[in-house]
Amino acid sequence: MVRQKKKAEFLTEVELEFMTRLWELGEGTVRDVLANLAPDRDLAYTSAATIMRILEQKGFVTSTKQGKTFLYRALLSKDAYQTRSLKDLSEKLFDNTPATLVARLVDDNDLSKDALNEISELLDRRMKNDSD
Amino acid sequence: MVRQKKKAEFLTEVELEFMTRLWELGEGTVRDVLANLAPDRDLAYTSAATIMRILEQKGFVTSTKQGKTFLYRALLSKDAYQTRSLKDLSEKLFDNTPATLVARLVDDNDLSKDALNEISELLDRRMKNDSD
DNA sequence: CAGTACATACTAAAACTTTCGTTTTTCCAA
DNA sequence: TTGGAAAAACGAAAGTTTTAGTATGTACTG
Repeated sequence: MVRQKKKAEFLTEVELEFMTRLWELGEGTVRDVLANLAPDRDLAYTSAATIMRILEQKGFVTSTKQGKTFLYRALLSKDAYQTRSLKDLSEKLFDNTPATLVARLVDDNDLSKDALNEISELLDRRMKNDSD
Repeated sequence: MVRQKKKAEFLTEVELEFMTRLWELGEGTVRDVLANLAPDRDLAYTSAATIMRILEQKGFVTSTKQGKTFLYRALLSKDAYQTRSLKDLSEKLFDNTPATLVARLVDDNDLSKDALNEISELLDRRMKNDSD
């Protein structure tokens, strides 16, 4: 029986870095993921392998043996993790009021007009669907 | 000369918990902050004092001696930290596309119609101002 | 003036994160 | 079949976070 180390909810900094690559790749070996890190990211192979092992222990990814190497696949989707992270941020820092969150996003971040339009249209679509 | 321990960008879990209380209070002593934590949060006074000291070392708060105790005040505003956190999340998890972030927020989180309206109106106002 | 109550300073320990070296396993080719 | 290369497993080391105990200082009270 493989022991699940913890019930970690969130990815650490480095774990997110690795998961991001895996989400891009769909699936990949340690070497695949390592190769797709930022060019100036100089990490030993064993370090990368350790991170992947931890990700698996924590239940974020799964692996299947492919010849002599393991092929990793994300168990947690990027969408789901985005949702989870947003919910957490909203709770912890925005008193659970998403409007404030959007306000802060729109106010400060020098968003392009296009981005604003995109968001606006998205909201319109959503509100229309809700009333169906 | 007070040594600034690091240039920490972000608050740890516990630090955020404490900063949230301080933002609510405006200012307060260690005991004030401790008293305003969640009721089931049973933390020793010395632990709370340590957290406050660390927050000051990291430059998130400042203190002034008030009689025999220190009165703490936030140096980093909640608004500013909200902005900072959102920008970070947007970069790290949403490929710097805020529209995706809002989409995820609106899609999953079972937002009330009121919340959606509020966000929508906020956007309209913002877009109108931008074109002035 | 001594003692108590409360505040801060110092220290440390346990848990977790990040990195990587060493050892063990595995597969393929000569 | 066996030797070597590549991968996985193990775990150590260094740094951070979280928690709290102990030591020390200080002001008020009797």
